[in-house]
Amino acid sequence: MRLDRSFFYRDALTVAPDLLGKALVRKDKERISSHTISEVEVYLGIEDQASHARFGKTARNAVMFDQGGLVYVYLIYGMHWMLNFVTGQNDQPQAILIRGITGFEGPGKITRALRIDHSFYGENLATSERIWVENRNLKPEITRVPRFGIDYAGEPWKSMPWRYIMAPPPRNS
DNA sequence: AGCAAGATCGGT
DNA sequence: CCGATCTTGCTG
Repeated sequence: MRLDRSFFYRDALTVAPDLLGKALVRKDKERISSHTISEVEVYLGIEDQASHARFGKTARNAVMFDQGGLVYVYLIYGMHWMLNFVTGQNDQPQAILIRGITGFEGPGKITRALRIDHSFYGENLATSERIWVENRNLKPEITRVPRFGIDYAGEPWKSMPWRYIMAPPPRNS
């Protein structure tokens, strides 16, 4: 069943591992697709020098300062839409980048495959008719590693283990 | 007003 | 390794 908004009210570092194994559901003209979330990355607060919130509240990142449960999308390199979920409380800018779902490894590939663009900015995951997250009762093994492609942030931010990866499925032997 | 850089991807 | 492609936030 669909996750309600309170799931996203919690701190991003709590929500991120909890998102792994859940299903990202997209409904597009009566066609529904569902993919397991396999990799996410946390952007936490105004101090995080890797986060868009580091410049304070701007037109682009405003939704990050809202309560959890909303979608934050933005365009990178002029061509790829990045899908994020806002978490935490009001005026506590946090976002979780969806980096991988089963079948599509990479944030740009996800939005291209699911046809997600700027029109999803601010979409409410608890009430939307076209995107939401469902519980799948999986308890995946989780690995934490540093975030990818944010060397510009410097220490300690570029070393924080805020990238959460679902461990590869157990092998039969 | 102008500019450099970017939470990326795909092809050489 | 490099180019695509354009928004953003900073500088002047």
